[in-house]
Amino acid sequence: MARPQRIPRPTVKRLSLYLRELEDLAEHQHETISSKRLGAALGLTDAQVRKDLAYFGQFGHPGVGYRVPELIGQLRKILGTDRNWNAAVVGAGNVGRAIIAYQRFRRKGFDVVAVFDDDPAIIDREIAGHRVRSMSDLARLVRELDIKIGVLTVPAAVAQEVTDRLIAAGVRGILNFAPVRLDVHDAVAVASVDFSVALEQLAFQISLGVTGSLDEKGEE
Amino acid sequence: MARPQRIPRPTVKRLSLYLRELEDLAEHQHETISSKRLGAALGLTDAQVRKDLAYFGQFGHPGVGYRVPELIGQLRKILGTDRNWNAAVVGAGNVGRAIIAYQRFRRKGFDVVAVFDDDPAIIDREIAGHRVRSMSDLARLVRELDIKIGVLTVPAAVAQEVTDRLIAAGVRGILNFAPVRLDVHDAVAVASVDFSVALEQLAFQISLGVTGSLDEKGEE
DNA sequence: AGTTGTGAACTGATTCACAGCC
DNA sequence: GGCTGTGAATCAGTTCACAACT
Repeated sequence: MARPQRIPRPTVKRLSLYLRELEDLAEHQHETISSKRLGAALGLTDAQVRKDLAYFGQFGHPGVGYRVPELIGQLRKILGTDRNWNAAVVGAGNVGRAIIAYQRFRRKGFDVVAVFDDDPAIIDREIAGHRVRSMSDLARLVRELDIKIGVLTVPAAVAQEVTDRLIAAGVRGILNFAPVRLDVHDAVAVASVDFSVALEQLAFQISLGVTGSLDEKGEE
Repeated sequence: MARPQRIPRPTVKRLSLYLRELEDLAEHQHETISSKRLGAALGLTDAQVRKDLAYFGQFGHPGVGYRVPELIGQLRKILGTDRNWNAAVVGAGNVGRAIIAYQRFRRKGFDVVAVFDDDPAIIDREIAGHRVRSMSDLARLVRELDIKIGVLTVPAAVAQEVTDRLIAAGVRGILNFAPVRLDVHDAVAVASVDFSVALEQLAFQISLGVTGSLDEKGEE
């Protein structure tokens, strides 16, 4: 089970895109797919696809391509979405509500099991089937409910403070929607989504005259 | 005003992060900042910061650093957020509502001037001060209201079709929240935000044992 | 002293091209 | 015929290191 090699960061991002495309193919009963066609669907070369996948093992079948259901299984295992994670949403504003209602999260194995906010006006109210909890219950509930992921949908000004509390309570990863860089010690993982950054990328491309899209080829 | 050089894609992403940090510094009345301190705040080297900025001109002052308000102005100009863009939100579901209410968009110069949906149950209803319009009015309103940006918050299955309609109506850029790759001819810019991809990046880091964050150093 | 801007060196990522397999 | 996996070659991005400036 040794995996001695360093994985390029852009590769990890593309794995998600491969999986998304493969799940689509599976729905349309495609049994196999070649690196060439998979790459074309995502704007990548065939060599790129093969190299990315080869970091993790030999999943392909010469002369045939990759078997879709098999590769889906492998990618889920690699990405860690073959198991379930309990998650807490902190911040029941507009973005928080959207996340709670986002069906795709559950399908990826993320179960929102608690929602927190510090606004007395909404504590104990129900949002999309979840009773909003007080921040003072955070540490206790993270432990009791075995919450491993914190989804941060709070204002930027309090994001770091809430992060520290989540980590102290035992969370292993933070999905950050606040427009700030979070300082965490490196036993905790962070992934950030910043709408404004995306918007500025778009504005830049448009102002530029637009030649290629900065879309999801390496980024998103 | 010639700008002959090719800009690395990671550089453009970092410009947004510089701007975010600088706006924060400006609020705390910092007059100047060195590449070293700016880099440290974002987990980057000083050389990286200087090289990124130097692609666009000579904004620094040897012995002093960068003057914060001056650099903010330059970055806004470079990113194209020094002017205003009219935007339409297509899809008035949870994500669409969150976007409509997101104050930061307006501050970046993006004005949501129309909201569209195809659900008769919500057409003509008000959402956060916007009357929801029928999809059949899309082409006409894009022209009449001079809408340049389409924000796609529709289900994946119809994302490409809606994109085609937006482009046909004259939109110059698409901010895509649907988990699909959009095919567009290259006079139109696309930037994508995919929550599931972010979630999978997080899961991967956690499963890995976690050594460094894949955060926003080059990724977001 | 402190700091920028930039060519040169280096590191990392992508593409090429082909042996080996179906 | 088609296709994968992978070393070698190329391309892109980052860091180094230092002259020039305040």
